[in-house]
Amino acid sequence: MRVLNNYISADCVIFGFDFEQLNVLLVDRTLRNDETGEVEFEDLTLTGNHIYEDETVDEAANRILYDLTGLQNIYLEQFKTFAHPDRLKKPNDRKWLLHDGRDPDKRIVSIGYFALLATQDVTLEWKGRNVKWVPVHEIGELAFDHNLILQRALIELRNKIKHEPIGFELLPEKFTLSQLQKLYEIILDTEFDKRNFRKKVARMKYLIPLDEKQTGVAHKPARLYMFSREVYEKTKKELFDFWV
Amino acid sequence: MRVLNNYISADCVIFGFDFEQLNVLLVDRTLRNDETGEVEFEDLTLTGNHIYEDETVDEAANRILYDLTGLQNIYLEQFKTFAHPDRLKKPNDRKWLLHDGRDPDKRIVSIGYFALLATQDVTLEWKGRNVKWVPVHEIGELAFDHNLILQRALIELRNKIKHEPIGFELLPEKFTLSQLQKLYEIILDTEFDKRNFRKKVARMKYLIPLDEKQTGVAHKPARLYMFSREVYEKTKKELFDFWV
DNA sequence: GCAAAAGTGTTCGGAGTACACCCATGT
DNA sequence: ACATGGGTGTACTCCGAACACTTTTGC
Repeated sequence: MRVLNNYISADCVIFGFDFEQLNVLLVDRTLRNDETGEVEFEDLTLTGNHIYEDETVDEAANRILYDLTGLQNIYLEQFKTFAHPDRLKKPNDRKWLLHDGRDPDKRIVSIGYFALLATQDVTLEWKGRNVKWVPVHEIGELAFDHNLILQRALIELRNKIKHEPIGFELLPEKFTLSQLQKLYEIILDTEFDKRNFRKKVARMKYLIPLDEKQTGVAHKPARLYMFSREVYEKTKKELFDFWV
Repeated sequence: MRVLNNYISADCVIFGFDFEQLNVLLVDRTLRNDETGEVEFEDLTLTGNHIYEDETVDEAANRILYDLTGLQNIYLEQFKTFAHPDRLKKPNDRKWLLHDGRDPDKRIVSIGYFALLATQDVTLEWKGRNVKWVPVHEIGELAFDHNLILQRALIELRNKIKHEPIGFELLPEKFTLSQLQKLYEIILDTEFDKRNFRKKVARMKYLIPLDEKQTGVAHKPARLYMFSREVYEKTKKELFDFWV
């Protein structure tokens, strides 16, 4: 029997790249007065949820992701746990917890995950609450300690993407080299020279050129590429790095 | 008022380098029968402890470290949280928890930290329980899920030490280049050419040569060096990496 | 034909790699 | 004097950085 464990939760920072910006999936949090129905406040949160008693935290994080996006086998990584005694103590957070039937004085441990996907792989639809993509640079004050969680997730993403081939998780299966370059430029907040970038990725054997081109673009269509994890695992020694 | 929070704990993988081996500080766990006093079993655990209600997890991890080593301001990093429902379910673990007055069916979230220090900076002495350094390659089966925690800590350490200047935390304040080289060789399980290694570190401005030499060694005494975090922060752009 | 992004090569300096011998100290 | 680890230089290759023009498509 599945019973909620009410002192652990998993929070997911879901990153999505749309070839223009790095976005985060945020959920609307609106507190309405029970009697009058008036909106007391409205803001945004990361996606998170409780964990069932017989469930691992990884399973819970995947469940959250699946509920929101309908996708499975998404790249998901635990990056840090948040358990500061005051993390849910802002006035609005206390109100929200009380309204939700939870004790706002009880410490809740939140295990932080980040997920990577291409925004176009997702069709947003969710029962009841609004969900939307927000570019990371346009995110204001979030509920709970979610600004802190997001900030740490970004640091982890930036560190990891320099040394491990996780950038591909933010692109569709087939992508162009310019899209790949833009992805790294946006996440690492830098610019690369196109020729040097291409010379560099040409050395990565696990980046497979396809006999296929872009269609429907008003310029010379670009060749499409795929990432081969299989080849990557075999040639790992040839290091992966995107230093700035 | 400090009250124990009985469902969160912090576990510390305390790494210590002695110029020969990478060691981990382990604590003896002996369960004695309450009536006969007979030893029911004896094994080893990582160092861990509960968290007080008004304490952050970082504070708890530092407290654990201080209790064991008497040292403060030690490098300490949260690296992963362990919360698998079955993580404390081995027969000996259940016995131990019961004997300790805890409910072995309750899930305990353990937040994993690793600490880095030079073994010679520590004098081991602890009230009641035996504590000892064990080389990582000689560690057998540990209590709870501590082999898993150790394994993950090692992976994190190996990854991080390639890109960030944390190796110095495992050495005394003043060290020789050969000691530094040996440290990286042992942790990354590789070998470096002495001349090439020295050329590489010569480029790192934050590695300060001192006008001071080793004494009491039966060979040409080596020059001592210090790591300057101040210089490092200023010259961060010049990258730090120890790829294998 | 024009706008828009794709695609391509060369030069230079600096870093990685491979490799062997003399030096300063304690015993 | 000898054992022990400290300390140094050169040649070659490969990578990173800087830099400008032609090509292919849709409209």
